Amino acid sequence: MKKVRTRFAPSPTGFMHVGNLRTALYEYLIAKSQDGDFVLRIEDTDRERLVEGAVDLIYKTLEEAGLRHDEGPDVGGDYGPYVQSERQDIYMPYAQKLIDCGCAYRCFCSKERLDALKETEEFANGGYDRRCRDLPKEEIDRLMAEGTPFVIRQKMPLDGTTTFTDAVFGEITAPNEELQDQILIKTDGYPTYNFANVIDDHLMGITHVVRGNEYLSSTPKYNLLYEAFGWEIPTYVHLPLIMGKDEDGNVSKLSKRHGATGFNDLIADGFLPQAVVNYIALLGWCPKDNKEMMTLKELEQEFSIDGISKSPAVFDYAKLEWFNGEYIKAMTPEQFEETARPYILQAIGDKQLDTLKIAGILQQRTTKLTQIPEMIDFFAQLPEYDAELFINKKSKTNAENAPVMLKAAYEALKALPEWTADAVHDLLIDLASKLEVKNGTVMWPVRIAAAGKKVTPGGAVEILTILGKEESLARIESGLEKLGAGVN
RNA sequence: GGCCCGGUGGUCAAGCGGUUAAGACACCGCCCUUUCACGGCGGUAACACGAGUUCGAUUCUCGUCCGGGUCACCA
Repeated sequence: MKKVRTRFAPSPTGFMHVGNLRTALYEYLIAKSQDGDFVLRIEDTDRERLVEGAVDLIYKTLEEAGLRHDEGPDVGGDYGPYVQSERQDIYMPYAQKLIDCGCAYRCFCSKERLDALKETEEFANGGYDRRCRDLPKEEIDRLMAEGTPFVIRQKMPLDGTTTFTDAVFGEITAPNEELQDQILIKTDGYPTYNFANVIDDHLMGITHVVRGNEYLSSTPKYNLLYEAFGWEIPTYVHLPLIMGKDEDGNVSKLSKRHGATGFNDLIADGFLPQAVVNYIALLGWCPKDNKEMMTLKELEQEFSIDGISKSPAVFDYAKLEWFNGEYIKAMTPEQFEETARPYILQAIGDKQLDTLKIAGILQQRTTKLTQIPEMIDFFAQLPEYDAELFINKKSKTNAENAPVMLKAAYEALKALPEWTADAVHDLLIDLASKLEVKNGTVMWPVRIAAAGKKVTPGGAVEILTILGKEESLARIESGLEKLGAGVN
C-alpha cells in the first residue's frame, strides 16, 4: 500500500488560528496514525497579503504544539521546494497543457469589465460570462501580440454533474453549471490557490487532502483538474468547522470577536500547549473508547478518519480551561513551579518567598496561568481589608471571639521555636482543642489577618509558613489592632 | 438568491432498527474541610418538526423548518 502523505499548507497572512491548527493536527494525526509523512508547504501565491514574520509564527506554533513535519522549507525533503513562490516555474507548463487540450483558455477581460459585470443583474452574485472562452485564434494572437494582460481560466463543463467521495461526508454530487470558469493563473503570472494546490499535491505525492469544510463546495473543480491531467484523485477529508458563540447566542465561524482564537493568544492567556492540542483534537473527532485526556502520542495511535464528525463544533473556553487544569494538576510540583514562576514573580516581585511552596498551594487551584498573580497578590503586601472579614458564620467566629482567638494564636506562635508547616499546623490545632472550639474558629481569623482576603489559595497554615514568622506575627498584630484589641 | 453540508441536553459527544438514550464540561445540591479549590456522591437537562418504510424508528427515505458553508486575479 502507498505510504500516506498529508500536508499542512497555510498561507503566511497572519496569525495561527485554532481552526488552522486543528487542521494541521488532524493532518498530522492522519499521517502518523498510519505511519505516514506529514509535510509543511507554504502557500504564498498571494503577494499582496503576505505578512512579515508569519512563516516564523507557523514554525513556532507547530513546534510548540509538537507537530513535527517530516518535510518542509526549513527541514528539506525530496519534493521541494516547499514554498510556492519558489515553484513559480512549475505551474505555467501545466496551465499550457490544459490550454492545449482545451481544458483552459486565456481570458483578456479587464478588471474593469469584470467589475462592471457584477453590476448586472445576471452576475450580481459574482461569476464570469465566459466571453473569452471561445475566442478565435486570430483574436487571441492579436491580443497576445499587443501584450494585453491575461489570466488563464479553467473551462468548466456546461452541463452534467460532478461527483466525488469525501472520507467524512460521503458521496457528493454537484451540478456543473454551478461551476465558475475559475482563474488558474493570475495576471501577475502567479497561480491561484486552486491551481497551485492541485499541482503541488500531486507532485508531492499527497494521498490525503485534508482541509476545512469551506472547501467542500469547490472540490468538484479540483476533481476536474485532476481528471484533466489524468492524475489519481486523492482521498478528500473535509473537516467540520469550528464555531464560536457570541453574547447573543449566535454561532458563526470562530473569529476574534469570540475571544482569543490564535494559538499564541491562547498561550498568552495562560493555556498550556498540550491542553490546547488535546482539546481541539476532540473538536470534531472522538476516539473509539471515548477517552478524553490524551497525549499527542496516544492521539497518534488512536486517531482514525471514521471518528471525524460531520457537524460543526462550538469552541468552549470553559472546557478548554478544564483540560488546562487537568494538565496543570498532572505536572510534578517542580514542573509546575517552573511554568508558574513568571506569574508568581509578577505578583511578589523581588520579595524573598519560597516559590516552590507558593506553587504548591496554587497547583490544585489553577486552571489558567494568568489567574495566578491575582490569587497571590496578598503575599507581596497585606491588602486593605475590613474588620468585618473576621466574622464568619460557618467558622463560628464573631466580633467577640475573633480577637481572643487571634491573641491566643499570636502568643502561641510567637513562642514557636521552629517555623514549619507541621509545627504551625499542630500548634494551631492544639490551640483550638485547648480553647474547646472547632479548628475553623482559630484558623479563620488567623488566615484573614495573614492574608487580608476572604478567599485565598491555601489555608492559614500554608500562608503563615510561606510568609515566615516575622511577617506573620506582624500581620496578626495589625489584625488585632483592626479589631481594637492590640497585642497587649 | 442558487448550490453544497449539517441538526442527540447550554457545550463537546457516544449511538449506527429493539438501550432505563452513555460519558465529559458547565450548572445545582450534599459530603470532606482551615476560606477557596481539589476529591467523593447525587441531581436538573436532549434525539428540531411532519409524513412514510417497518412488528418496531434517535437510527433508513422524503418534505418542512432551523443552522452553517460557498458562489474573488483570497486562501
